[in-house]
Amino acid sequence: MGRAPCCDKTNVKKGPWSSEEDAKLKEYIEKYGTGGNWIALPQKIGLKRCGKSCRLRWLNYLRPNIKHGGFSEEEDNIICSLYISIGSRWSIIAAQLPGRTDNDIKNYWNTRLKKKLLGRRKQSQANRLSGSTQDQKDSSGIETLSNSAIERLQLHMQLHSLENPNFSQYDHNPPPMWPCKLNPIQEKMMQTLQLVNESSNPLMMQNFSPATPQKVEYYAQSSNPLQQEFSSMSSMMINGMETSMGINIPESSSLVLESDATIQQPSMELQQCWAFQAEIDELLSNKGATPLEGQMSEFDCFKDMHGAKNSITWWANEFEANSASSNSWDSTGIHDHKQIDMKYQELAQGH
DNA sequence: AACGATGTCAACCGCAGTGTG
DNA sequence: TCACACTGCGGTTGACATCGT
Repeated sequence: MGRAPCCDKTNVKKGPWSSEEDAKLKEYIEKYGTGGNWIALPQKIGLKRCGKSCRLRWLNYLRPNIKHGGFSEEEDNIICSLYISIGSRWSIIAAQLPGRTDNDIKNYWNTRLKKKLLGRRKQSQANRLSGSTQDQKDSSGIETLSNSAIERLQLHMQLHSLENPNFSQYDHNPPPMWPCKLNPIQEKMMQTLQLVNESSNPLMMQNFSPATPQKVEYYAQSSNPLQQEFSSMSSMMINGMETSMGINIPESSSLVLESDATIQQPSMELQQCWAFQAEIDELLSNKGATPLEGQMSEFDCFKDMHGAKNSITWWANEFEANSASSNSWDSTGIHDHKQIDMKYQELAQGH
């Protein structure tokens, strides 16, 4: 037996909203608010709509101060930085962009931003991969991972290979890239990860050294989304670097933090992952090495990003500024660091 | 001008989380 | 503690617009 439907589907109108419906909904909510009950709202107004549909219409279209289209470069930058850092948490990203809805940002990312970054790259990647065997491709396991994680990895790797087109020459001895800076979300994730380790399973804390691929596997099977995410990214980084970038990582290696590991003493592989992020920040801030000619145009949209400011401090400052002054309407958005912190604490606690 | 391909975006769907009795 | 109602979120769909041939 399934869950009861939220409304009588047979007696509910679907599809585009008429201006009359919009006017009714807007007028009522401006007068009386939602009354804390979206489900009952359409009956009160006399709309043949599902309560969820009313909510969506209000949040994404009718509420005051909504901006549509015309994303600025700064907004692009924020979206990209946050997407790379936290993935498709559109509501969190939207909370940092006053007047933007999660739906808008999601659409914008899926239809434009992502293509700008990944679109033409696919062809060149395909060309490169054509040199390797199908078995190698299949064994990467990439197709089993979430699209979001794949895209984020591709962004990492793409930007990395732009800066180091002959990366494979490093082979077993990649150049030292530590220390690098972490953005606040990454720092939070690493701190939280330690909390996860400490709180989720006592067995995991007993013998954390050496870190093993089994732990990555353990995380993959975990119900904790943060652990799953970390597992995905770990596997992706290892497989991705091996298969696409021509470097080999010993089987015994893992990206899992060891119990006594600190932010100051991560593994080489972990350092590389963080270094990727640092490189992205450098590229976004236009301080990195000049990409190859002909590839530049792919990133024209980002070359002047206001990440020109030191992106890390920018990121932190911007976060604070937006938190303090955000006029974004939302009863659901996350407005400040504390709430971000809480969000990650929730993740860490496996809620 | 016609038609298919592609892009855009509003809206829907289903699931997970939360509140409440 | 449990069941149910409701909310919020992210992924997906489909209608419409635009572009290319």
